[in-house]
Amino acid sequence: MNTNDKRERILTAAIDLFYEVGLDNGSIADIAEKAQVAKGTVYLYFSSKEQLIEAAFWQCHRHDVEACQAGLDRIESAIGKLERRMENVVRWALNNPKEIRMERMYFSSPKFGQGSRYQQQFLQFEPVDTIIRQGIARGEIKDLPSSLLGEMFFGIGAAALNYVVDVPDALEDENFWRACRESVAGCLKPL
Amino acid sequence: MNTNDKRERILTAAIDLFYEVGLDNGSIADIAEKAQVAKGTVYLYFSSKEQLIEAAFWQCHRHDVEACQAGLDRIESAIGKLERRMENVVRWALNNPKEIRMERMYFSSPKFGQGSRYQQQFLQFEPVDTIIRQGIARGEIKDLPSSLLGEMFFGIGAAALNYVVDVPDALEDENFWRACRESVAGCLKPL
DNA sequence: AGTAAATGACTGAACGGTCAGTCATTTGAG
DNA sequence: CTCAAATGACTGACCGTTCAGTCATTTACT
Repeated sequence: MNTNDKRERILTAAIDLFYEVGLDNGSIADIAEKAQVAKGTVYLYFSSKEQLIEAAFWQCHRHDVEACQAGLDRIESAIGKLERRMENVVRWALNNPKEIRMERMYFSSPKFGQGSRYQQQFLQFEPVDTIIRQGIARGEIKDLPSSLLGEMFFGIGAAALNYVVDVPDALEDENFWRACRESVAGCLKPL
Repeated sequence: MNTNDKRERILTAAIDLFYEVGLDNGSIADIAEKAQVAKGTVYLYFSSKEQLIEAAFWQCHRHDVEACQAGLDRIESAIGKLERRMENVVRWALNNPKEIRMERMYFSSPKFGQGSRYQQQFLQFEPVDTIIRQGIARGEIKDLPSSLLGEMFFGIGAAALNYVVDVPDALEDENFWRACRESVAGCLKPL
């Protein structure tokens, strides 16, 4: 059992617990117990509860964004890339509800800066922004601020995700995927 | 100062405080102070902190949905109604950031049942569902589950809202509104 | 190889502080 | 005066954080 193993276990336990009771109700004692570690050990790896929450968020966000990138570079068109990215996020989220909830809770809480979403260092924005800008340059995507189109794209993704949580069978339903693709295209393609 | 006045002030103070510190970090003592009321008084109107949080959420949600309905009945087409509803929510949200945050925090927290979003008694779903079903019946909207299309519609709304928080000037920008309308149409209209 | 010394990861009891909820008392309207 | 509404001091539970002590492992010396 090396050092990284414990850090990992604490993070996992935290994400588990936060999923069940929310960001602020999970106590360090409970997290330590879940991680099979002493309370004090938590403070060897994280300087405060606040920092542990942050670390848990960033771990989830990193995993999420990583999973979303799968296979994108093998696709040529911008719209195609975005359609694929959407499929990635939906499939990943359904298998990782705890991490998604962690992201959403942190996102909507005042812990996260009031400032500009798009300009904040979220990992998700940059890659999508690049794809959209390329699409605009090639005339594949309408010429509007890429931050606006990016938000629309993420909005549709979140919506699709909300839907499959209720209707998991949608993953096998070609109509669902068609609706996703048509929505992305409908928002982004020039008229 | 009648009874309802105090209840109202407590709710408002709670929403204020939760905006600043999150759902679980606002203490009853702070809420009471903000409302210029004694701590004990809070418990005359709400049986527990949990119940106060719930009441605050529902108040915000009711206000939100009410504001979104403005002017809808004077519009004929389903798409037109939805475009107008989107404009309503964006304008309202920008003027009521505290209530929007309250909704989002409650929404993403485990306090809210894990169950089906769409089937839960959110007030927002039913009216939009009705509009979408009518649109489908008239051939104005593509024939897919209205719950899926409803999610897409709400997703675009949330996205537009996220954007205007960063770029409030967008409210005066015809391009922004055009993008909103085109996105709604792009998601919902039959090909 | 054998062993004593040094290390530092880990533990969990203890502390100071906070907070939800209670209830005996006060206030004030009729 | 009467009594319902309002108050705020109080309580007991809980929680984040600290830190003195433990012990398995590594180092270094003979």
